[in-house]
Amino acid sequence: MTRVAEELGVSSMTISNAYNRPERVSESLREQIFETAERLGYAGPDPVARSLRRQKTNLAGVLYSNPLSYAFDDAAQVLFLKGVATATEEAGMGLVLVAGSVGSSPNERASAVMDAAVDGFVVYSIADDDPLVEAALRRRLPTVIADQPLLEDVPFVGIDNESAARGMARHLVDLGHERFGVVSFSIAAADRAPGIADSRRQRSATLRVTRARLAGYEAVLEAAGLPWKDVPVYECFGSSKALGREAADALLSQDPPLTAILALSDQLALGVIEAAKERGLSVPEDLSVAGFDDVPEAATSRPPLTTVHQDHTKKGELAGCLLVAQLREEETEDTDLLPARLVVRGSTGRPPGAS
Amino acid sequence: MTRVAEELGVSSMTISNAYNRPERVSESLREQIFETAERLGYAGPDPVARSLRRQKTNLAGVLYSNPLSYAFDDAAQVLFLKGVATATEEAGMGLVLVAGSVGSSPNERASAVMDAAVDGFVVYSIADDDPLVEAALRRRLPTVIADQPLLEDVPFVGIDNESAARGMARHLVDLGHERFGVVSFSIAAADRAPGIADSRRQRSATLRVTRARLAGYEAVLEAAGLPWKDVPVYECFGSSKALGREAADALLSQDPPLTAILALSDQLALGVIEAAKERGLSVPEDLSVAGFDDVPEAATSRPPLTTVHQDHTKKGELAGCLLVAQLREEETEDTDLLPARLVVRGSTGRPPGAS
DNA sequence: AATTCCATTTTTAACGTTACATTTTAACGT
DNA sequence: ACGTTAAAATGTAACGTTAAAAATGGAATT
Repeated sequence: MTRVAEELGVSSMTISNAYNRPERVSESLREQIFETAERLGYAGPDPVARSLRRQKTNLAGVLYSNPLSYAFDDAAQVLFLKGVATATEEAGMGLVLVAGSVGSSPNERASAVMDAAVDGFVVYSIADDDPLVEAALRRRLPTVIADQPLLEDVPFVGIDNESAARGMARHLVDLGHERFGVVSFSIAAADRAPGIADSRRQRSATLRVTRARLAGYEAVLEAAGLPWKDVPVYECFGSSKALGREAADALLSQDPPLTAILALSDQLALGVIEAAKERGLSVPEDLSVAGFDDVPEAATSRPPLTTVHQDHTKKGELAGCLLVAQLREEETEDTDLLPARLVVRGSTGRPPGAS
Repeated sequence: MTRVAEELGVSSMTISNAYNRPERVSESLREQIFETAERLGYAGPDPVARSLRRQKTNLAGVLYSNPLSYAFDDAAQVLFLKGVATATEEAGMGLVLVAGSVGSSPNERASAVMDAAVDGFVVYSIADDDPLVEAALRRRLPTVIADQPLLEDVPFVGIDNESAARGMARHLVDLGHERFGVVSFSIAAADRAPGIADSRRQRSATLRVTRARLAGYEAVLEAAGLPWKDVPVYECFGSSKALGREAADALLSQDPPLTAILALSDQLALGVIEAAKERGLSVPEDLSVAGFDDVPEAATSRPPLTTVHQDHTKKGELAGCLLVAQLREEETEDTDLLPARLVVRGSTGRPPGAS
């Protein structure tokens, strides 16, 4: 900018005004400025310097604890991001994707957060004890948390996972099922191999969503006289069809055979169904399978998936709006629980042998 | 930072060193600094100021000409973004999503580009004459273009659309089809209602991908003695199932009826199939439908879709890598054509009445 | 002719860092 | 005590912008 100012013998403020408040600069001079800028290869005010001066970047950060590529594998996460994008775009803000997974040491992980040039964060589904969250909070920027963790005084968006899980368990209990298995995604940090999670592992859960859903299943099964300690919970580290198949392979060898598998996500459930089919089991005649999330594919898969519906896009949009509201220093609710509801489709039915 | 320095009676450089080159500051002082920082609520060096000083942001921008939410609707675009994310993450960079669609005037649209605090751009599938591209180039930042436009001296990643389209057309001609229809996405800016695009419209195409695919179809059909001017090309502004159905409704009223519909994307093709089914036509017995892109759903839809496969994730990853390479001032190829191949599945077959 | 007014332009002073060069301090051997 | 060396800390000067207030100059008003 200085070059343009000197070339024309005007002050740098005039250049700034020409770009930011055109009406304050006479038309002839303004045109001259743009022309000279073009000639000198000046592309307009530097956004970084402007951000420093104005003390705002106009950027919202979405914080993930896993590599970004994981986020694009799961339809539910993509829909969430779409919602956030809608909200921030409407507010004229850009969107930065921040992944805290680069290094493995707490410090390295946190550095992604420390280095993010943003006005605020949307924290997406991170473990209670993950240093990323602490790092984000330490920046003292407006922050909204989606799904987990649930913290005092930090705006939150999510569903009542425990209640939704109870609804699903009740549905299967009502159908008459008695031998259950669960396919879970991460219960806590991946410091062990995937496999059956004993009650000790379950009690040490740091992922609140996982904890809540398992607690919901447990409450209903126990109430129906089915001891939770007899229900195998297979823990996968991630949420994909491939992992669901792996879990199913382990669970379907149980004897006597399970009649119902509760999966903590649709992706896992779809994988279970594939594995079951390969073993010659038909769903839901031989085995009922339930999912969670209601991704678009759940409605078109064969059989279509019984699952818990939640509006991921709206959740993202709400998170984005809450962040924008905070940036505008508007007062907001601290906790927004979105509705979730059981969607019964074709993947669940009466257990084999029932009338 | 100044506050921390004053509190401890040290210089600001010492604070800076404590964070950036810990080994240069004595351990005791370093600890004192972190402790005081914590107490005073100083969260470490401000990324914006650092970016200004270092003259780099460590951020890559992905430039879209449509609202971001559109990008999340199309699996092909999500996969592309996943690829870009993988590459930038590996290089330790963050990712900014930049949408140029906020205002409608060229200046307003360009402002999103002018205001993006990034080290470089990945331009994703934008019209030849869109001011966004010009704006991005004017910033003189390293830039990679994916799909379109194809510009001199700007690194490019994409497929040979014309050749891929020829392959698809040839497949259907070889099956014996003679009455074709085309469902296209945007040919040029949406300055008119969707509908049949006459040859004048087709000649004024500003979207190079559309132009190339149509040209590929035309070449093969003409060579087979089927005059292109008799082939109805329905132009949709966007790429979704809903738009595909709309197009099908128009095309399937033709008399004599078409036996094959070439869609420029899988989404459009899937919509066409839905509409055809609703009319009681069976695919491929009564009507062959072809897509383009090979999104995951193409393999599982019923019938599975004959389409052109391209690796969107790899395309994104390559774009990201090229950008990173430019930022490191490494030499790169200017044009990377990725392979594409015809994938014949169940949605195409011999025309009705053929042996 | 003096006064007021307005549009236009300038001055000044940060915003929070860090590269580079330099100075201070501590530690050591003779 | 003295010079030598390495370690630790500092001073200076940008990076490119803009908020706020002040200055300029000419036209309109009295």
